[in-house]
Amino acid sequence: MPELPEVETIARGLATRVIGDVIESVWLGQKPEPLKSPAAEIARTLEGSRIRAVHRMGKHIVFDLERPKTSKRRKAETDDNSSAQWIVHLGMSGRLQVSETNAEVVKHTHAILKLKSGLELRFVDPRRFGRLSVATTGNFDAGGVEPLEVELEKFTALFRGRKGPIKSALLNQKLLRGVGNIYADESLFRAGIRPRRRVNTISREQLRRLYLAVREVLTEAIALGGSSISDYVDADGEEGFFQLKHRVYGREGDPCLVCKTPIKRIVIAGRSSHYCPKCQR
DNA sequence: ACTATTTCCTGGATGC
DNA sequence: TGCATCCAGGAAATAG
Repeated sequence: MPELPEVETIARGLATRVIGDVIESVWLGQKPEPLKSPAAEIARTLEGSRIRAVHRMGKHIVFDLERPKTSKRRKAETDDNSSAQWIVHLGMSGRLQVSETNAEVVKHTHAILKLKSGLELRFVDPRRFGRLSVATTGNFDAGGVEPLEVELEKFTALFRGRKGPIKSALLNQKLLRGVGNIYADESLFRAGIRPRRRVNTISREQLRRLYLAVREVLTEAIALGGSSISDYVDADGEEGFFQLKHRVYGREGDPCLVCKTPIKRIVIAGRSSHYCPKCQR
């Protein structure tokens, strides 16, 4: 469930702790590993690299790496070869923890990076929906556009020619990246649009409201450190507080905060979707 | 070219 | 108390 605001919070927290540090060695867990790249390639790319930056792209955490200079002679234009990226997708239950070496290695730890500072960066993921990969080219592209960067015109264009429910389109990472189930529901509530509404029946004005709602919800959620439901905590082990601001998500049967009508829950594309039948049309 | 459905996975909650 | 069943969800794969 980490979505854009939670991933942003985690990436910021990690940045303050590991930027400038050097990855000395990498341990990757046993057989069914949550890896997208081959284990050997991940280890080879990470080991010896310096962490230059940590940022978020959609729901991915991206570590920009500077690979060690080889002692061998290199061609003139090898600048590109010195950069690479480590990409972490937390899935549902993934966590990245900065730990002391002597800290207990908890169950479901799938990767441990030993850093030069003496700290360890550990990837823990009970449900194993998370994924680790490397981009040796250093130009990873998550696809889709950033909701907080895209302009209204481009946002509107994303939905052109689509017929499915607006909720499904919002969750489609190839269109908009970073919005997940919670923020899709919260955005649709603020925009006054039912999750099942077909994209091609939504007016230009309503799309503009949706655009503003998505940005508003994500911005507020980032400011509050994300939503802590189930066991989400950020890189410092701190909980977020946006769950206290949820107006529909997880509020099935509770009165709408605007009109007191009980919030409904339906299933769209296998996802529970919450909305107010009176405020949203 | 889209859209809908299924699959992966485990811990916590619920039911009998 | 104990055991079975259900549910949560992102994204990839599969099917239509």
